[in-house]
Amino acid sequence: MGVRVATLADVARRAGVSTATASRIINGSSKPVTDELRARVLAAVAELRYVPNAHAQMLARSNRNAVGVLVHDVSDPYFAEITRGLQRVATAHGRLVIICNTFREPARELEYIDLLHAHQVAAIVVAGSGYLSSDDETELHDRMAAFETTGGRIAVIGRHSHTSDAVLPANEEGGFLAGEHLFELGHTAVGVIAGPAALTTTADRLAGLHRAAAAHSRTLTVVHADFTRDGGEAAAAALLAEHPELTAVAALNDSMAVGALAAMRTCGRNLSVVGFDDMPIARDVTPALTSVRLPLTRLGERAMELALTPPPDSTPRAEHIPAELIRRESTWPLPGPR
Amino acid sequence: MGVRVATLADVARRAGVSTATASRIINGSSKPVTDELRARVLAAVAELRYVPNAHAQMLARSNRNAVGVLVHDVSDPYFAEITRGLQRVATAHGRLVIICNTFREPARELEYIDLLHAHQVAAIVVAGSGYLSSDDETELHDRMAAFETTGGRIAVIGRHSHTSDAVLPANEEGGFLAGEHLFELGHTAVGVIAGPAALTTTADRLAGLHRAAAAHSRTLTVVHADFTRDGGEAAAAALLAEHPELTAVAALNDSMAVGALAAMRTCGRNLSVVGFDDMPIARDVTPALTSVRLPLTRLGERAMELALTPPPDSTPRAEHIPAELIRRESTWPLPGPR
DNA sequence: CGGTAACAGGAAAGCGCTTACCTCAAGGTT
DNA sequence: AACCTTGAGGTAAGCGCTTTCCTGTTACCG
Repeated sequence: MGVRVATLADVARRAGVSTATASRIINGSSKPVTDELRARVLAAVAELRYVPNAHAQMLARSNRNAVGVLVHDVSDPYFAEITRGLQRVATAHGRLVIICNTFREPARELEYIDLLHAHQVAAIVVAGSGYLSSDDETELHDRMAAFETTGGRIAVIGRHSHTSDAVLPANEEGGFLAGEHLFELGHTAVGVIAGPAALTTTADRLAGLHRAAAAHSRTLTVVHADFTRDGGEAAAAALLAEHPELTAVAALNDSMAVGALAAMRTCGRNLSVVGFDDMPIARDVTPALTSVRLPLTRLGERAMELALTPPPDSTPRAEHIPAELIRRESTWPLPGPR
Repeated sequence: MGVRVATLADVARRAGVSTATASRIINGSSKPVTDELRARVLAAVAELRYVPNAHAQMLARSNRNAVGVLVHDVSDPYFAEITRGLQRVATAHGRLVIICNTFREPARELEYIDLLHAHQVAAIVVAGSGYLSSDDETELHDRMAAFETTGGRIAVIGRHSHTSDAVLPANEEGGFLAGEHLFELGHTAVGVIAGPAALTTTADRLAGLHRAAAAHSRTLTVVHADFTRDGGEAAAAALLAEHPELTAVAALNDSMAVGALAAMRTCGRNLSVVGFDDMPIARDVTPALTSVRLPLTRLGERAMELALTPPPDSTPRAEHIPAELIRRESTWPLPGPR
């Protein structure tokens, strides 16, 4: 374990130059240097397999090169899409991306903000909806404010903020679109498989659905699940069992919609289903899922762009990303399926 | 931009103590300190919103706390699963995970190895199959060796290595399983939708398939795609058009299998399909996909465990993860579908 | 031919933190 | 009473790198 790592000083010694010269050559500084020395230094670097210590560089230069990303769970396809967008533009800007999984635990979120802060990242992108509990939110805002005080930039996806730039998917409008679609098809008894009640995404999408229902003088039968496929299946099974009158259900994300499809197959019922997010899987299930599309990759890209671009003035920017209904085969007019 | 960040010295000054004391209190060192001072320092920390500079800490302590992960693409469900496993155990060990997307470009892989090396990560996990071009591989081994020389640990997933610990999914056996399954069902004309020819995963799975074919004195019609759903669909369409005699196809991953299903639907044909990896989507498509399961999350977990555990001796460990055939509805005996 | 501008390279001062070592007092020992 | 612990805190030496300022050469000028 007591391995000596080659340092700049080693390289310099070996090449018979000062560390200053070695550093300049290695970093391709503008200072002119003879080819002779350059060659010697480069040779020493190769021989010693020298790799500069990034921490020491950060410290000496005190510039920030990485960006941090907070997501609920990268392996969740929803966040995977967003992350893809984030990565794309971060890499294009030559930034290293540090991804932190919060697993929907506010405490972990706070912890990671500090950790990224400590690592002097240039910016933090917070993806995933906020929490309705204002305790957690204010604590979070506090931490984010502290980070911004040090010159760090923050962009949030899907939660409002009056201090940081935000990219806001049209969750409410999307919910409305989904509801409107079902009611226009003539459905009157509509069930909803919602996400965790504490998340703003759930609240927003639900609000849109309720607005559509109100416009048609209907009410909704809402049941809460956890945004996972299996959770959706269980919730759908319960919903179908207790409410035989339902003819359509809206799931607040595609994973749960897929679960609902499975539940329907199991109990031999056939309701219209509308999903949310239009994830890749939507077109590959049977029936192909009608879904409210949110351009997730774009969401990620825009957020990272905002995070990496200093704001024109000090007022935070907010960018709305519209939702769009993608009609497929899982929804049909009321009188008789198919 | 010229923001002054609070430093330890600021905290110390404000609390009227030396930086040594402040440091000890903040890090909960074992040195005893009066409650009086402790309170003053903690108060100063809170007031100044002090967050220690992680780079300076790394430098001073010269201990490594992060681990790096190289994957082709986190948003690919295959790697998302693996990454989930990696994250789980890394987090359990209190390690920060830095994820790097190589997008299947060997050059980027090299670059990232150096970058992680520079960041003094404790370990690097390389996920994703290797390349058959030995140029890239030797260069890569070089870089990895350099990293290991400095005391860093490396674990690779899915590629052989005689220098580092490796976790090896049973790709060849899996291919054999898939082939055996189809031939036992009586299929004689079997097509294969393979991945990029340059990847060892492709080569290994294909080898297993060929072994099964040979055992039954059959040959395979192989076409190469890119492991994506759309690539699989296109490849399948071409394959079906050119080879009307085929009655079954093996896709070297589930994404392409799903694409193949779509292609079949489009051109109204109905062959048996076997996929690979048993990703979550497999059970939700119609017909539910028969697939060779590789416990991806486990793969990730074991790799991270190896990476975080110093090897008992200096000989690299290799761990095999068995494959298992999951029979569903997409494969049936030859005489007549369904 | 003295003077100076341009060049090549080195010395050393940090960057923010940790920690080995030292100091000073107060209490305990014979 | 002289001596030694022990406790509580400070001093300062780095960790590996960048960069400002300096120094010693050489080349060019009038």
